[in-house]
Amino acid sequence: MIDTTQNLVLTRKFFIRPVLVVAKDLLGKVLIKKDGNRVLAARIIEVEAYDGKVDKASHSFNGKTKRNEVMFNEGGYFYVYFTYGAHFCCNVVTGKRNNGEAVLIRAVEPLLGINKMIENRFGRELKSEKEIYNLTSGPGKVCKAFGFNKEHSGLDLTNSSVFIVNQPKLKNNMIGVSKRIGITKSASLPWRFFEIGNPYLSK
DNA sequence: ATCAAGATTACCT
DNA sequence: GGTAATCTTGATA
Repeated sequence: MIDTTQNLVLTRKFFIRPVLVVAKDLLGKVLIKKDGNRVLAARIIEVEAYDGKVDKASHSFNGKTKRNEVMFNEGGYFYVYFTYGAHFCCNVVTGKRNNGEAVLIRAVEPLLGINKMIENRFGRELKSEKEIYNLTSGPGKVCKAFGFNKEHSGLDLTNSSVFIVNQPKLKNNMIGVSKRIGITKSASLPWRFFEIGNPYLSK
């Protein structure tokens, strides 16, 4: 069973490392959101790294703005942004202050509070068994299921109701690497990491 | 003040 | 597999 107490919460030290290292290490860890008594929890299974220094696709590449300022915090903060007029995407800031690095959470495997996630996402029951694989299989979907929005941007993941608990590292042969999805700049960088074979991956 | 682009999704064929 | 929907942000004037 997942320990949702603070005992195994990832600390600042975990996040203040290079973004590519943190991105890979986040696979298999469990993202938690506590709303009073309610707990939402899901395993992180797909991420992408964004590095403001060399990566033209990163929001932070052209320097700090009001929108992206959270990305310039030190590692361990939560960066949520709005895009395409409809969706939120959530990121974990990494590295040292002013680096402008973050890891986008692209897909998760639901563990706890699944009924609440279904309600948040669809506002109805599942239509079929396999629709569960469409619940959190994309960055916008993850935020919808968890109820993440602008309000959550800037939260400190080491000291708030949103946090990540430690789990054993995935074996290297379980980690897939590919180009990132849906970007046009710096598109060839192989900075997407995912758990091979997991049915909850984005399509 | 105006404009174009975007780290996506859902729905249609 | 293609595409419309939708609106915030940042850049330019």
